[in-house]
Amino acid sequence: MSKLNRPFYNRDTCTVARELLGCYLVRSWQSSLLVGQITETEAYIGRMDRACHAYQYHKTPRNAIMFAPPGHAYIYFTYGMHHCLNLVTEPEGEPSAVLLRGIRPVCGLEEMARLRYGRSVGELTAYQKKNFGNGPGKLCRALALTREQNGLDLLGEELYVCDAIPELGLLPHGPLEIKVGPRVGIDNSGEAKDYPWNYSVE
DNA sequence: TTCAGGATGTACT
DNA sequence: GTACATCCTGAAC
Repeated sequence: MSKLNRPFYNRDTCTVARELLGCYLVRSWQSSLLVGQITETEAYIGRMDRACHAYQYHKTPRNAIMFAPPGHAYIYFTYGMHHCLNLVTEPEGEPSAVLLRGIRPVCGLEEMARLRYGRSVGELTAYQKKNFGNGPGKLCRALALTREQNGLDLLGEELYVCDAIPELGLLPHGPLEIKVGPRVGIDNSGEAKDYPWNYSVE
């Protein structure tokens, strides 16, 4: 398998956000492998982005991990019940990250259905299957990600991203038709709400 | 198929 | 005390 390496993350955040689309997010959980294909991402860049938790290099205990070297996981808790997963990008000291907003489940379906709804795949309604991983909170739930996993190194074994996993029959994706748009859910951030830093594929 | 409203904890002012 | 990078349910269309 070809795990994405440190130099991949050590680049412009928007570039990383685009290139993550179609890649495979892998979570090692209780001796199972949970895999989802990334379908939607957003870029957050601290030095210039009011919507970013680390706007203008503002550092707090919560967002400290965004200042770490690229290739780490920034997971935070929001709205009283949900977690969001970000991948830290750009050189150490530049607080920026890519928010993962959507995945398509690929492996470990049964485990993910349990984590998400407490049911087996066969018991899910069509509506539940359709909305399995199309949101940042949902994807964290399906992959059993909480603040406990905040700060994980994406070059480790517990959580990482691959562009292909031949062992599982997952090949590199071909050219993608990438849709670009404004980011979701950040209406109170002045001009930053209009930045077209949301990327998605079908 | 879309929509409004409620649930809920943490970080930060 | 307030704001928040959200999700689910149930009711109406």
